[in-house]
Amino acid sequence: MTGTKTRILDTALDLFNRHGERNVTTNHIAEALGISPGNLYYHFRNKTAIVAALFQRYRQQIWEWLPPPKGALTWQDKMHYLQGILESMWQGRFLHRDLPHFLHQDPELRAEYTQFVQDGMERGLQIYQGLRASGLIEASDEDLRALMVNTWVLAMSWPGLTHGLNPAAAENETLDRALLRQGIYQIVCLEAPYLRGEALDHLDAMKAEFRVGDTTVNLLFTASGPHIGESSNG
Amino acid sequence: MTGTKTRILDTALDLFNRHGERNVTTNHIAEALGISPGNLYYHFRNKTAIVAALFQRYRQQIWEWLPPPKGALTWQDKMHYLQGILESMWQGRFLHRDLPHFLHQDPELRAEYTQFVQDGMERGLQIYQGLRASGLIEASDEDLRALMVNTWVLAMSWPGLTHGLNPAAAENETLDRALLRQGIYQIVCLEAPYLRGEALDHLDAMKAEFRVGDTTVNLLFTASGPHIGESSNG
DNA sequence: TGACCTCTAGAGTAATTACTCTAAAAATCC
DNA sequence: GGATTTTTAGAGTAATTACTCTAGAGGTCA
Repeated sequence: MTGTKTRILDTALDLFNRHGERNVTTNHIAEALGISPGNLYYHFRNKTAIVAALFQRYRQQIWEWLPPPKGALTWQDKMHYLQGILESMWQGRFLHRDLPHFLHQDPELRAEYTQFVQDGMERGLQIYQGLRASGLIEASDEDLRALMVNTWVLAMSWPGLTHGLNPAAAENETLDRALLRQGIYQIVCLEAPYLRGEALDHLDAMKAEFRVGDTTVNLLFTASGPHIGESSNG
Repeated sequence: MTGTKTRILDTALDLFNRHGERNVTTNHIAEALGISPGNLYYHFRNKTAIVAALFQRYRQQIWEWLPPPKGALTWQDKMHYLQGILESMWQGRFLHRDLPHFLHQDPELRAEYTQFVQDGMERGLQIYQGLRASGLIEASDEDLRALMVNTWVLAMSWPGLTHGLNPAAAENETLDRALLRQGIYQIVCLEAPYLRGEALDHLDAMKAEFRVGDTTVNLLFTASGPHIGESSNG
């Protein structure tokens, strides 16, 4: 039996991701766990502490997916990175939507978050540079930096955006995964112009793997194909 | 003297952008205006109605910046579009951060927002296609579509993200404008690989115009320059 | 058994906040 | 100028919600 503290974080993360942190009260979390509010507050001083703990967890998870590159990087390494990071960002998707509110009020947390963003982007840049050294990418330093920023922003924003438009995804595992897949696809497209050599050879396959053609899924665009959404009442 | 309804929206927008919708109560808005809460609720049924009205306003503003392309498009047209849209998105920056919460609760508003995103992206795609027809851009249909999605996501997310990391921007006009400028820069870099002809000739100038070199500004990266952060453990 | 510590229950509270209600002022109309 | 409608004030309320407090259960070690 895992510790109560861990279980609180687990269910809090789940509820936050599904309904948004703002709609989830500490009493909800306790109730979902079958524990008392008092017990919850025994483990966490306040709601912010829960969010902060979830952020720490999230950061560590991302960090494990961004080891400093050692030796020559392959295209497979890159895809490995990409999937791992997106997966982690997906799991912590509520954070990028609701964390700003806490950053606003908690300078310490904000400092940590800023550091996290800077470190992550620095580490990501190293990976891109490694790929360039391996001849898989061709870009100037400035272009690489801009690419890194765009990749980061896209990766961070994608989950929150798509879930805002598609709340049904919270209850629909298939839709949820489709959204994640399209996020990866978008990042692949972002990098595409800079790819060279072996990476370029794999590009079409990568696109095909992550392209979402499912017309039942209404993502950002109206479903591809001739049918543009009929009226759909909610 | 402008109507009370309009003034409510104006100050609400200002306060929302500065402090985040969540931290701004209806009483705050009334107080900032020097009117009574009762008066505010005479004009707007509830807080959601205010947000919804701000969204309508925002949508119209964006829409005015995205006229359907007629005839051949020039690179100047494109930059005109870009600046106008980013400016509008900047003015409604709180929306992209706080709207999801209301979308979650108000299916009608969500339908409108979804429609807005789809229409906007469709219209944007037409513009890109116009640029392609003018020989300023070279890309496949699929690439163009992916580019459009990435542009949209970036444009929508940029204000919220950078303000989350840099809350000081709310009180600092200079910093605020610098963040907006860098947002435009990032989008220019996003499009850069697809540019051709005259657009390509202007690329360097565009980058130079919007590049933010101010080292006093701490945006996403650590300040540009040779000093890259030492090792920092998490 | 008893002392001690960790963990839990659950009723309760203080503060916030979106929103209401009544009455009166201001504008408009005839 | 009186009647009617629109707009405003401002005190007040109901509901939410983060968080507290006390008491006690359960485990461990002597």
